[in-house]
Amino acid sequence: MSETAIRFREDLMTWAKGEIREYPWRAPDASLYEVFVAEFFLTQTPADNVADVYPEFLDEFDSLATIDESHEDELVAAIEPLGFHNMRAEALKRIATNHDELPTEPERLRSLPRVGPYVANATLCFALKRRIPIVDRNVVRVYERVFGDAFPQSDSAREAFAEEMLPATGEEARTYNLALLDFGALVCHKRSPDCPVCFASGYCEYAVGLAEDQ
DNA sequence: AAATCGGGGTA
DNA sequence: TACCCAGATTT
Repeated sequence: MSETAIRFREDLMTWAKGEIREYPWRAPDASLYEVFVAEFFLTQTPADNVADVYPEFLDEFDSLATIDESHEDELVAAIEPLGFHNMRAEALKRIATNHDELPTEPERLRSLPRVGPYVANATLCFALKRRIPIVDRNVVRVYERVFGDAFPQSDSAREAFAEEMLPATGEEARTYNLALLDFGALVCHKRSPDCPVCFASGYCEYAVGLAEDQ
């Protein structure tokens, strides 16, 4: 692992202490089900929108069993403001009819409808504090900027890279992954990242390149 | 690995 | 209206 990688990890962990965002589903004691529901909703949906419906949703649907007993229309109504409600309601219903409990193995979780690598890994890392990497568009953007060509192209190599970046323990990996998402959302924006304010601007390939262009 | 999908956001 | 986008799914 490169010096830059080690430094980025340390800097991000330091940044995490002050800047990490608080959401209900990020509570340390949030259950597997609660975290799963959140991650399931958070794809392609702003966190603040999810926050608006999340408490009420958990109130009405406190378990897979409850979803199983309810009608899909109620499910649709509860998540309507989020968009993708039909797709998501159908998938949740299908999950609830086939499972009493959520699987805790990444591959098994990933086999559920509309649950891909991101949702599965994020759920297990955040809920069970497993040392598992997460790779979404934010993560790809951040690593591409900071590490340039050293960040690989293929999904499998990216997952391996992200895994190497994780700190030693599951607890730390959870903090690191949360910080990585927030860093991508709050500092390393898709367009016009806040390089002047960023802890990595001294060694990030993108920021250094910008400085050289001046 | 690349193409496709469904649907929300944006120019 | 047309295009873009993120993640999942399909080929």
